[in-house]
Amino acid sequence: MNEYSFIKSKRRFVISTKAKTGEKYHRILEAAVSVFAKQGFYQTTISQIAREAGVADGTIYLYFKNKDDILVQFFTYKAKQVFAGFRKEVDKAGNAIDKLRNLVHRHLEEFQKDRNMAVVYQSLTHQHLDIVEDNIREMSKMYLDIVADIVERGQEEGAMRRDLYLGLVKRFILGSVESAINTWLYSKRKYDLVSMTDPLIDLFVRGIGNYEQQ
Amino acid sequence: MNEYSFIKSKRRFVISTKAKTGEKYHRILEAAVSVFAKQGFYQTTISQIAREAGVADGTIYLYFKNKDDILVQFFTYKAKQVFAGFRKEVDKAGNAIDKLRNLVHRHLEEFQKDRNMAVVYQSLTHQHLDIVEDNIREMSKMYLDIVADIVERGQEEGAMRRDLYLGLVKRFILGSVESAINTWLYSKRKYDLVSMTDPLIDLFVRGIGNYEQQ
Amino acid sequence: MNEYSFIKSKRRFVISTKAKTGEKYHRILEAAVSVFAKQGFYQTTISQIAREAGVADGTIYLYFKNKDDILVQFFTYKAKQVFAGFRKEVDKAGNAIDKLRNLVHRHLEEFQKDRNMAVVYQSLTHQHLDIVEDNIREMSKMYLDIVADIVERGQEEGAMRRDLYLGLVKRFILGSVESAINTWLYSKRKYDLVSMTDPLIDLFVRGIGNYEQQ
Amino acid sequence: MNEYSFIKSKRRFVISTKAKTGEKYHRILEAAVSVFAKQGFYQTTISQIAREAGVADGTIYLYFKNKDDILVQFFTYKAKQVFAGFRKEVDKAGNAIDKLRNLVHRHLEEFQKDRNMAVVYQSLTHQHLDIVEDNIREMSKMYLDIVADIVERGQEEGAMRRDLYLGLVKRFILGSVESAINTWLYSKRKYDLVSMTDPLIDLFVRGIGNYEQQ
DNA sequence: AATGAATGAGCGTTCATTCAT
DNA sequence: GATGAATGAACGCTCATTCAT
Repeated sequence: MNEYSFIKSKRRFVISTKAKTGEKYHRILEAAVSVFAKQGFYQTTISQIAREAGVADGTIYLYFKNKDDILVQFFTYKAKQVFAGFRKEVDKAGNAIDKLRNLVHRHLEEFQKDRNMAVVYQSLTHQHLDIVEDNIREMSKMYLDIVADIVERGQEEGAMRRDLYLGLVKRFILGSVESAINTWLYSKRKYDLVSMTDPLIDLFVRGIGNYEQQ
Repeated sequence: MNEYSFIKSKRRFVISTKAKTGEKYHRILEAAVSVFAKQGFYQTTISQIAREAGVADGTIYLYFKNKDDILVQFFTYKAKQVFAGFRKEVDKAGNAIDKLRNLVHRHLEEFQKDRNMAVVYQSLTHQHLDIVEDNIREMSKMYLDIVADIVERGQEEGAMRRDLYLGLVKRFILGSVESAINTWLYSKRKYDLVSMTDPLIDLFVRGIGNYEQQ
Repeated sequence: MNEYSFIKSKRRFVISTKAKTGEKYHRILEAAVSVFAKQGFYQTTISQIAREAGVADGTIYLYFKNKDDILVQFFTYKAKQVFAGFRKEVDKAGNAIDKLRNLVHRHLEEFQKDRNMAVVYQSLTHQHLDIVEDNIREMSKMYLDIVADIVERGQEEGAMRRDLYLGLVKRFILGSVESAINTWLYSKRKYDLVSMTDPLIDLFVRGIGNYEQQ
Repeated sequence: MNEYSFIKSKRRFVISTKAKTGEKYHRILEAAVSVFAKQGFYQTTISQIAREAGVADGTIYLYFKNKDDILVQFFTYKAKQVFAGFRKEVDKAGNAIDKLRNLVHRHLEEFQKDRNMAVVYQSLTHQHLDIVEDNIREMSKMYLDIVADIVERGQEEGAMRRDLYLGLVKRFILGSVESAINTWLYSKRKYDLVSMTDPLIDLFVRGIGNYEQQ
């Protein structure tokens, strides 16, 4: 359902799809993400978001049910869209290793492209707020499923070991990529995050053990 | 310095080492961590902590400067102590791979032993709160330095590849372990986290690539 | 500068001149002064002021930075304005004695007109609160300077003794007037305070000694 | 009645005369006055008084019913005793003018001798707290009665004008002396307050008018 | 008598949310 | 739709007072 309706004490609000595609809706959402990135969700006030968006406090409630809803919308309309692009990117490659490389590459690329989104996403996925738990779980599952598909295919191709605990491997890969993103987000010198793709893939595939020389 | 003193407008508090070793200090700290784990720092009220600890609201201020200080103490006295034990565990092993195994083993063991601590630690290390940023940075560095030492030693031993980007490897290992911990923390079925040690080490060392069979 | 701005942790307030001339600003200020007069500054709660003003507690913070600021505004915008009128009144008279009479007359008149202001002013000028010390010092100096000018002129006119310790005389006159005001404020029967003008001037000028009859 | 008893929830306290003459009672009272002088009654905490007195917080409640009672005791036992000495001093002089001089001299002397007492007395007599209103009224009356007696005697002696409004004259004299005291209390340079006696008497008796030269 | 840890009522202040304009 | 002044519930924190030791 692309419609979002609810009852409040006296009125019936219907925040329509049309509203969501409006210019102000996006301005407020971007403003919110920008302030959340700087200060965190709970330290951010509606007034700050309004000021950053250049609208009045009350205007925000024409586009969002409440403060929590801004976060929900962030995951529902912004982050989810980014994650939806991952599957397509993976499909472009012909073998498992390349698919994994494409996934990681796109992941790093998108997060580098929108730093505010990256900060908020990384921060909130570790806070386990009831508000957005479902959204995050869904997106996380989407990602892990992609990885699982890739690894299974890699095993069929003979490019990946068959004695892997798939549940662990999925998290291992996601955790490593997120760790690389976090390092980049909070490092002083702003290097190119996307260039981490190959070194990461190399670690995933070959590990740190020295087998070649034996 | 093992003493923690500060000025309040009208009073000079010295929350002594003695107070910190007192029964109530620990009772409040455990209660706080327990509630933080359930609700997060900002959604937790002093009253909730007091109720959980079985003391009056005001009593908390006999042991902690303010709400923020509870978090600071958590990192300064509780989490840091856990991390301090890691180095000792690493020293017990004779070679790099075993050292890495000991580190991961102890890490998983400690976090499994104290679930509340684990939740709060994992949550807060990703929130970048000014309050505890220094503490977290210090503990993180402590951990990453241990890993770096292990990897360098592993390279000298010939057990680990020499063509590794050390900065990335450190984060890669920490990120993977933390990812495994998070998975465990929020999975429905409570399996044994410590048993993840060997599979993780195996992934680190051998990677997911299928080289042996070629 | 007629603007009053300050920083709050998250917001920048500018309580503008416009806000100060607004109806609610004055309503709250009057309510506050009224409650301060009855109970004193420290025994007065924000809730009491809000109730007296017929607004919500939070509304007060739209017009005043904090509780202290209400007091500061009282001195800066209310009391100071009263004192500023004194100089004009003094200028209307042609000789020193009449100037003194005009000063005392206006003083008693203003304080009789606004009893709450009088109580708060008389009470706070003797408490030496850091918050308003500067304001009070300034107003007091304004008053004492007027008296000093009058006395010096009186000496030139030959109407006042030349062997006077000016520093003492200024305080002597101010102290006497304030004493008369206090007596009136707390006497059971409400007589006309302004009618005390001539008896006071008579005491200042002729003293209590019986020289004429000698 | 020199006994002071009351009921509290569970116990009957009797703070006896003996306790009042004890060393600790005075130490606490002096400490309290010292802190009140620096910070004012409402900004002073029991802890501060206890620390200044070198006793535990709870000890204060062995000698005083509550915080308010410290103020009551200050007026009942300390200030009143000072004022009681005034009458004796006045009696030593043979004529009205000298009696007035003795009164003012002793007043300035006592207040100069104990600056903390002076600050607290001057501050609290203008605050009209319910707690001590009766005490202050009584002391004030004692003082004003002395002045009234002196002036009446002066009129009989022919040394003072007969056309005086006695009620005003009393306040005029008290107000002037208190004004001189306040000036001294808050002036930067610490001159000799007692030396103000003769100039003050001169102002009272002869006024500021220039009659001699006419 | 003396202590000081513990209490909890009470206050100042913030800020998400509403609604008259 | 847009505004922003107004609201009041909720929170962190203080401190006078108690009471077990």
